[in-house]
Amino acid sequence: MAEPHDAPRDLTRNQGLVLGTLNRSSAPLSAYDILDKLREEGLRAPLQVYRALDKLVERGLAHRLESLNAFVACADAHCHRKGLIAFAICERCGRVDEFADEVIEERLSGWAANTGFKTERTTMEIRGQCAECLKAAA
Amino acid sequence: MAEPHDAPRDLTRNQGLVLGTLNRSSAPLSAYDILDKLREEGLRAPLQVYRALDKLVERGLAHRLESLNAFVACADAHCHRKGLIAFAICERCGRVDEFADEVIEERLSGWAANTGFKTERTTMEIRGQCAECLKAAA
DNA sequence: CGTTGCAGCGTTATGCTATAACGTGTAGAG
DNA sequence: CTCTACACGTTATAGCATAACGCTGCAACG
Repeated sequence: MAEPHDAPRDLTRNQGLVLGTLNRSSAPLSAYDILDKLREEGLRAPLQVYRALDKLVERGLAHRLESLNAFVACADAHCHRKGLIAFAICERCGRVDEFADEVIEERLSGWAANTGFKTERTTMEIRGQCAECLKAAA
Repeated sequence: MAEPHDAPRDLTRNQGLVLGTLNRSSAPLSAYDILDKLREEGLRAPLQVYRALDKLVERGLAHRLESLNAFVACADAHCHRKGLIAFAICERCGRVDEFADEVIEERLSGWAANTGFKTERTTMEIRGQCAECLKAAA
């Protein structure tokens, strides 16, 4: 059975294990969740996971969800997503939708230009309930 | 010396102390930072601070910055700010600017309407460097 | 070849952030 | 008065993240 999408070939063993775990999960995972799933593979310490996550996030293969202190694999198979990414997080099923919006990006960079702020990183996270969970709850 | 802005009169002692501490700070504070500043006032346990913060955030008198695990007082003196708030956080001096943008709000609610997502809470945080720090570094 | 530099690895220890679970005190509603 | 709701105080614990150490393997270079 194939992964949701192929991983780059130049990942280290730990990075590959961590990314694989994220890809197999339908919900965000904390570093400790990941560690627990990888004990069989020989991982023992949080740092092993955090180091791998740092690299994956740096390369855009995974994202950190600040409001959850958790991580997801990037939804874009080839990870060419540029610019601002917004996340919609369902608090019921844990599902995360990733989307980009150029208008929002323009507004933010406009604000930054006006105030002389130099943006380095932006996080945008919407919490709520996804359509499916709303239907199921009805 | 007056507070940056008057606090509502119906806060409990702990809530007032915590809000006062946030108001006096020019940068976000973690719950433990606040606790340390309030030991003289008799506070001893994190929970005392967290409980006060919960209420303050609930009432919009303070905000939680997810990407810092820290808190700031609301910048709006009378806290009537509605809707989405974006935060621009300077990583150099710690200063936080609060702003609202209706266009962004419309785009997000548009996305939510299209996908059937029911938004409950949105966090938007921009990290970078403020104009003053950029000037100082030049 | 040797060695130098870098990146990742593994381990232990520690620090920071947040909440569970318990009981107490007090003010307002009925 | 008594019931309810809410805040409080305390102890203990859970959950998230990094510091600091030393080692290994590999590629670049003289």
